[in-house]
Amino acid sequence: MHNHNIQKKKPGRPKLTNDSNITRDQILQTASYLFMTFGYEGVSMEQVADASNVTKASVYYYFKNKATLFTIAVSSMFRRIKIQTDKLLNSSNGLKHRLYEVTFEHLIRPHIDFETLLQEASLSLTEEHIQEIRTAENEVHQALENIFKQAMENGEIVVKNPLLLAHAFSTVTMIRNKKELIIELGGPEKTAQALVDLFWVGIGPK
Amino acid sequence: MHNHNIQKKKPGRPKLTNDSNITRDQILQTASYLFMTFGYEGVSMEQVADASNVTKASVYYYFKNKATLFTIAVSSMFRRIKIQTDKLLNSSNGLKHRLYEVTFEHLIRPHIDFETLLQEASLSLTEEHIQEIRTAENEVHQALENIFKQAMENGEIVVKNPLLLAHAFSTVTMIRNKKELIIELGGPEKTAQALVDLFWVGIGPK
Amino acid sequence: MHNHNIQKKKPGRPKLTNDSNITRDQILQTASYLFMTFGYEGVSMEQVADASNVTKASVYYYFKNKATLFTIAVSSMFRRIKIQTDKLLNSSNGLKHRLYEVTFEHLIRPHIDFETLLQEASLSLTEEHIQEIRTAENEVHQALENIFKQAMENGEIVVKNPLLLAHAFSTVTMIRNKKELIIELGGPEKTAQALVDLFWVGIGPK
Amino acid sequence: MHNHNIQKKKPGRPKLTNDSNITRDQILQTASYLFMTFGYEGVSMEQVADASNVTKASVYYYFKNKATLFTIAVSSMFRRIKIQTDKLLNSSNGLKHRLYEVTFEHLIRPHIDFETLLQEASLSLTEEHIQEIRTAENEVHQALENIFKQAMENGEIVVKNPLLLAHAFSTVTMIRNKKELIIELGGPEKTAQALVDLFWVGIGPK
DNA sequence: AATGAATGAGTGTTCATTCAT
DNA sequence: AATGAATGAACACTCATTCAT
Repeated sequence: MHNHNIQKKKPGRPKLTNDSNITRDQILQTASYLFMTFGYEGVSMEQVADASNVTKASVYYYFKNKATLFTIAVSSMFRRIKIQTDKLLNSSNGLKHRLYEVTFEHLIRPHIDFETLLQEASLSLTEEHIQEIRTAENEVHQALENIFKQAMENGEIVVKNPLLLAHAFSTVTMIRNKKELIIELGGPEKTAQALVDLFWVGIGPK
Repeated sequence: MHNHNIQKKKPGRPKLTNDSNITRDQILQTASYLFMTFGYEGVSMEQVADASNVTKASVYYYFKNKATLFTIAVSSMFRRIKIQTDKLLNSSNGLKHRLYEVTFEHLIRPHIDFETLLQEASLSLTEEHIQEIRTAENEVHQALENIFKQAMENGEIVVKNPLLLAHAFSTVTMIRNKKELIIELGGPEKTAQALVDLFWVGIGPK
Repeated sequence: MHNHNIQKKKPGRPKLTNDSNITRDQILQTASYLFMTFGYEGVSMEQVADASNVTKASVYYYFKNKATLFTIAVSSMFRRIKIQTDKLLNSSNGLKHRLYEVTFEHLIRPHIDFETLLQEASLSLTEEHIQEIRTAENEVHQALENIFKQAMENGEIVVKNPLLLAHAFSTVTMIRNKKELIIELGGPEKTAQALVDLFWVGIGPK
Repeated sequence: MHNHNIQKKKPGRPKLTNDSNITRDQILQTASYLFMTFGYEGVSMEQVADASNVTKASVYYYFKNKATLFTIAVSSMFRRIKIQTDKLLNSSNGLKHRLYEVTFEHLIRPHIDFETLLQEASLSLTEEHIQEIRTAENEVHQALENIFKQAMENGEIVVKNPLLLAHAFSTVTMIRNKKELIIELGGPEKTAQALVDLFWVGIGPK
């Protein structure tokens, strides 16, 4: 630790960057939850700060502006979802059961339609912001698509267009917002079951 | 609702009041379009006024506040949709074709997820506002449910839960927001076709 | 005043535009004083509002933003100065006395170097704003130039470059800021006198 | 000022403290340039830090606050100017040529009216800060005054009030801000020439 | 019926400043 | 000596709402 040390010790307080920047992560977690719950305009920077137990100025210390915070928050959320979805791909269960699990997870987690959210936010986002989010979002869809492709190869399902299927499936799980419907159908488990069944057999006469 | 009194034409010169509904209707039409495009917080009363070619104060002359304007605008929009959907019920085409038509119409009309919109707006709405909107929305779902019930009785489709089906169906058509997907699939006609097919045969092995 | 009246009476509250919009004028007067005293960044919109006895939002009702308020305020100030300067042109006094009067007026009115002010503000102004201000400013210089030209034709003065003279003269009167110097010289009257003398005879040996 | 102790080299290894004045001097140099270019409020501590290649906190390590930084920066700038002006006093050229040189130097160096700058900053400065700056500024004026006095004694010029002359002269060189005028007059050399001429012969009839 | 004027409360953002390291 | 983290106070600007006309 003396001056003889060859590794140049950087002056000043060391950064927290690498292992864990707790405050920054806390803000991101809070922000993504709030944005997914109340929309872009529906969430103020002060709300994010309060819910993160920091001051508004601290949020700005870590994120240049609201659009940037939004972009990073939802992108990292997508990355978490992608990882979770990838795990399913390697699970040993049959596809139908795995679909049930994805559906169930979606139903119990409260958030809003992402396309709608993005459309609202896009008034304030730059083209780069949108591209960054789209990239993260696509990774999730590709993960889903992979599950479907794998199932096709296994002969588990018959499908013409796996990409459309991935989108349709992730859209349908949006039904989660309709709390009353879920209650009427007997809770999220039964609703998830019924949705997957619907997807599985279709509605046409056999 | 007020324009339906076809009978009982009042004697004498009609009041100007009737004409002025033109302004009111103009505002409503404009408002519902804007709200469905940019969300609740994304639309200001000034935008509504400007797009309606009136002043902000005029909007307040007809509607007590933003929440009320929103409630009336989306409710009357739902009523228009319900009427359109009801027409389908009486159409002589097969169900599959009628579903295609509904899907296609949704795909080309630009608007955002209604549940998401309502969730965002609900921060500013009273319980009564929400109830009024839900009532109007349910009428649309019931109209869809009726179509499915009729098809079940005709033996056209096999379905366990027509209510879930109605929701799932109206949710899936939300895919409309994903412009790029639609382009990739070859335009709205083909996308609509593929979606209905997916719904019709399901994905499970036969 | 009945509907039969051919002149279409405009609906709503009549505008105050033409004869006198008191509030707007009050804000402009206040703003130009504050800007000339404390600079662009040194004056907040709230200060302008408070000093004008209106709310901040009212200032924004009349002026789109701070840059616009600044532009209009200083431009209209220049227009007032130009009018005053033009009056001098037609005065019957000799040039030297008229210069004394201009100088004296400048010395007692407190404000800062306009070029400096503009340079500071220019970070926030658009090119159009700057052009508008320059135009108004030039009118003042031209009015001064005219005085000098007239004097040249009368043989009152000998000058090579009336434009430079106009600028130099209006710049020198900036000495007004140096309160202590003015006091040391025996007040604004004597200072004005000394300044004009300096300009008149120059410093070179005769 | 601190680098002038050429004599008395201390024995042993010199303290790092001496070297570090490089950082401090760098900040001062940067700060005075920025303040003279963008005004007091127009420059943020972060800008100063960035332009000096240090962090904001480092600026605070050397200077208690913005007002202090400003005071020291402009005072040391005045001291540099005074030294430069003193050199002129001992130059062998005639006064007219020396005035031309001063004027030319001013015209090409970009900065704003100091009185205006000080007036803007004075809202944030203590009385002591202002006094300190005034003292440094006065030294410059006295240096100019000395040049004029010397010229009077030599019979080069005829002047009633050398102090006013010093102020008037340093004020007139402010014309530098008017870039367009300078261009119109054929560049800084010709403008400087014309200005000195104007001062030299005055405008009155001979 | 319709409008110009006016405002209070809030929003995104910046900035000078402090402090532990 | 130098820095990353954090903050309170202010600022420009917006917006839903009210009111006299």
